[in-house]
Amino acid sequence: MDDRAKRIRTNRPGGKADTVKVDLTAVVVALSDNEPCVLTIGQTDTLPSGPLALEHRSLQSGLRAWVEEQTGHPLGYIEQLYTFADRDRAGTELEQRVISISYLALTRKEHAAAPSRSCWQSWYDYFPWEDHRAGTPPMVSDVLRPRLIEWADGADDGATRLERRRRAAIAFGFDERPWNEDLALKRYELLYEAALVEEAMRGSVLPPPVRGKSMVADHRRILATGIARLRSKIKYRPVVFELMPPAFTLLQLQRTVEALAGRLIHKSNFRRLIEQHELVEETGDTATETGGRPAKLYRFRHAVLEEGEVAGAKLPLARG
Amino acid sequence: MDDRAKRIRTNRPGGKADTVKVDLTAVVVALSDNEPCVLTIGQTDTLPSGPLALEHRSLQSGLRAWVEEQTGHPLGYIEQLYTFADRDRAGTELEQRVISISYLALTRKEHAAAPSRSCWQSWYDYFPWEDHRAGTPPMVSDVLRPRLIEWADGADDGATRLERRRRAAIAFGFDERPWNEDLALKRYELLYEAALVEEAMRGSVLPPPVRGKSMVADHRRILATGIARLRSKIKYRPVVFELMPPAFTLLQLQRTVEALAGRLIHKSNFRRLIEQHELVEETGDTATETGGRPAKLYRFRHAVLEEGEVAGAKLPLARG
DNA sequence: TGCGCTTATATTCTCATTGAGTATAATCGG
DNA sequence: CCGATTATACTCAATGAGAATATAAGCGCA
Repeated sequence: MDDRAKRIRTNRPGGKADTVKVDLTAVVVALSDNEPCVLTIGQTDTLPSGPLALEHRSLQSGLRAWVEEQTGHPLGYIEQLYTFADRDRAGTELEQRVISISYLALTRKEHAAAPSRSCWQSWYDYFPWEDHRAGTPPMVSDVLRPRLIEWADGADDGATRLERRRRAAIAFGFDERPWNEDLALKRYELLYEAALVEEAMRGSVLPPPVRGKSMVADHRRILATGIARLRSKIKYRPVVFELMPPAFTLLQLQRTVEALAGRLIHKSNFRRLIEQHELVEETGDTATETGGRPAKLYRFRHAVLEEGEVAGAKLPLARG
Repeated sequence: MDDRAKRIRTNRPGGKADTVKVDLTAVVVALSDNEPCVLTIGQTDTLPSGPLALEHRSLQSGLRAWVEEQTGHPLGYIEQLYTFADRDRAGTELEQRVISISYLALTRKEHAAAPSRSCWQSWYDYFPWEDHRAGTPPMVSDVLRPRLIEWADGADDGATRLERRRRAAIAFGFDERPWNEDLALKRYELLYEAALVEEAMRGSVLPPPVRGKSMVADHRRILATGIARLRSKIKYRPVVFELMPPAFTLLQLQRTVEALAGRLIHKSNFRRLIEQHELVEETGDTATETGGRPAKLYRFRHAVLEEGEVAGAKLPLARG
């Protein structure tokens, strides 16, 4: 049966089995002082990445090897993000197709031995419109909204104009709509489509119309994919703990989630939820850091990882 | 900046940029008479698939081309599933690595013009333990449980034995644990690890210990990935409607979701939820099919797709 | 016609979860 | 010992989920 099927799948006209190069790209996330950071190579706004080679046993091991070689940082938790294969990806080289398999990795900065050529960058440097912890950033209504409306009104027919306005309103929470932090990727893609980010106007002499650092090739899009994935995942799986030190206070945990989500959380409800699901257990020690009453230290209960898909561990993200 | 980064990413020792072949594989799902079906090629237990070729503009278009050529079935909604690159995937051919990019597609059987070489197979033929609509299938406690316990007890040290037992109990809902339909992939991987499915014992002369048709290469694993993705996705995004005819009754809709989830739904709660979220609107007609009071016909409100990520559209799947 | 069968639709009643606000406890620096 | 600061505990209303029951509208057939 195996053989018959193989024949069927390969002996077909038009099936020139062209070869491609595979690029492995990593979005490595860690927290630094309540800022969500991504690992880049030096100051180049480039994510760690490299070609898949024969010596790599698997995609994951290839990725780990590249990240470790380029940044000196060993990886723990990783998860596949997406496989991109835009033909116009690397610009002009059309003779050889390159597909890019991206991964999300969660670690802690301390795990890095030497700073070496690596560099931690707050991801809000690349997406300043994504941080709503201190309220909606002024640029959303001052810059993005008018530019997006301008873009929408530039459409040929009225249906498209309405459609564009609606998409922008949903993605960015215009017109009394709620802000949805999970839509980070859609927002970036919308700005790209509206040619408001630098990547969409490569080759142009005009300055990028919207503030926010750009990245090499499609790396900012990959980063946006990672952010969106992480933001939605922390709501139903206890992955935040990959970013936490062995012992932490509940407030530290809350600040971490807030940093990732880019919005504030209701304190008591957050604590109630964490305790309800028995995600943590007390270490017995207390933290005496800042002024005020000392906080109990907790550690993650690794057992919960084996207790199934932690149903309904929804994090109570506060509303507007 | 683009150029500098490109140099950094490619001029590195050990970076032999080996080329690979890319295989595109589709899990095409449709409903037939309240059975969730997957599109296969003839009777070969093979998913539609083919190599990515230069003439394909993108991964998606390549996939569409292959599926249409092999089955005559045009695709509507598709979504990327996962990229596999097991070195031992295709068996023995180690000189050329093959990675497999898989997609999930949702359609309706009627869309196919001619039956041609395609064939719709109930996915429960491949995963008989996944259908809990008529209660937990006997094979779960009669076959799977003893075999998995046997496998667990075959481990060297006690810790691994406990760990295996726990994993099995979580995945299959042993020991009073609830059944979680979303874990379809974990269940298959567990059975594979325990060498209880045919794919895990290729080359052996022994018969497969667990009932359920196998598929070519790793296609059953890809199918399991698709099932798991679809089962979890119907809970927060209105993708079911891709599988529905233009007009349908609420009961038909419920039966469809039940078929996908492999478990029953509480009727009134289901209707309440659908109406609450305004996912559908009445067509004005009624269905006079079976005996009993005629049911109102509804159509999907496509507007909701543009109303953001349909927050909390959780489907009320009934408990034990 | 009307009775029973079947399916559709509406209503009600808990109980758990969620969002939000308020109160009390413990430490520190003066 | 006071007030600033942070931690932890408790309360309350609104909402949503699960489950059960009631009523409506067709059909077939005596």
